[in-house]
Amino acid sequence: MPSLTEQIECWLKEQLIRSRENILEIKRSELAQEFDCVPSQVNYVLETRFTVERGYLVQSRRGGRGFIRIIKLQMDLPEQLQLLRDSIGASISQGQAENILLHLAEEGLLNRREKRVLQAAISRDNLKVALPLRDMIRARLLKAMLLALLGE
Amino acid sequence: MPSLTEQIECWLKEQLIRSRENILEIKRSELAQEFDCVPSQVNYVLETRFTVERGYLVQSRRGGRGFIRIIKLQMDLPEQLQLLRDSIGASISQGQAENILLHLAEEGLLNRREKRVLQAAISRDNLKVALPLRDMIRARLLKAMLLALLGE
DNA sequence: CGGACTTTGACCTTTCCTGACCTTCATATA
DNA sequence: TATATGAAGGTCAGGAAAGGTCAAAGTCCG
Repeated sequence: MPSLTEQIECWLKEQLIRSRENILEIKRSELAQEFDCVPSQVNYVLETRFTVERGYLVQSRRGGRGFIRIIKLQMDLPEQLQLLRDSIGASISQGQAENILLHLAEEGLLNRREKRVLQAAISRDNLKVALPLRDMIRARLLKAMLLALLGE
Repeated sequence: MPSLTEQIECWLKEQLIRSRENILEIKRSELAQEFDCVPSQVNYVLETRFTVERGYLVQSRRGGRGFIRIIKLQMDLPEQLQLLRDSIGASISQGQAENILLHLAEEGLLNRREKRVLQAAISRDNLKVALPLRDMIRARLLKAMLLALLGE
């Protein structure tokens, strides 16, 4: 018997596929009711199964007419992305990061404008945070930005 | 179904576009009647959706012949950049930053890819730093990225 | 047994919408 | 002219309806 988390994960992916779209909008409380669990269980599923790393974007709004939106990123370059994720890891230096950008630019996956933006975001002068932390923030940002870019 | 706020927001923007001008004048009470809501709802929409960050100016007059005037700001790049630098300051919330991105995207200064990248870089989920610092890092990154993008 | 993963629930924050009450202004009128 | 009046718009607090957070408790598996 699959765990609750897996059931919800499956159901959401099913909906995503069935709707033939890459966007799914749900109500947290309704979904929770459907699976007879607490609403925060939905957050757990989203946090562990629908991460940027796995190719999903999650947006939400609170309050009246609130919602949760799950967006499946189209990854036409899965192996490249996998490679990127691996080479970035949990922490990365500015030099390493710049090498990656260079490489991607050479491959034509990044235009000049885009490269400049990424470059700005990973620069130590702009991050201005002390060192163990800085490389970790840079890694997270770089991964998220590249996924946003390359995942359709 | 969109929220009342969204409906009113849409209607106003529609009018702005349709009139082919950058100025729209309305009567608060009439608009409220049209949408069957209290007049202060209109203020709510104006305060949250037609801010300077999003590129709008709102003027009004009370009393007899009172009115509300919505002006869509049209500025050239250097002006925009100056305004951006000022409004970002040394620290900025995710919401404010998103308003700016929305504004720039609407102006056509940011395409969808670019907007997604910037969005990723300012997201609290990706920054993952505690709060006073997070807003400061976001401000620095946003300024640097916009400069890289628009400053040429 | 111990660590990793799940599940739960109490409490928090954000967003939207309303209504009571306040301020301002053009104009009619004394 | 001075003032009264009614017709605007403005403010603010409160309530309801979402979703978010976090830590404790439970489960599973090596």
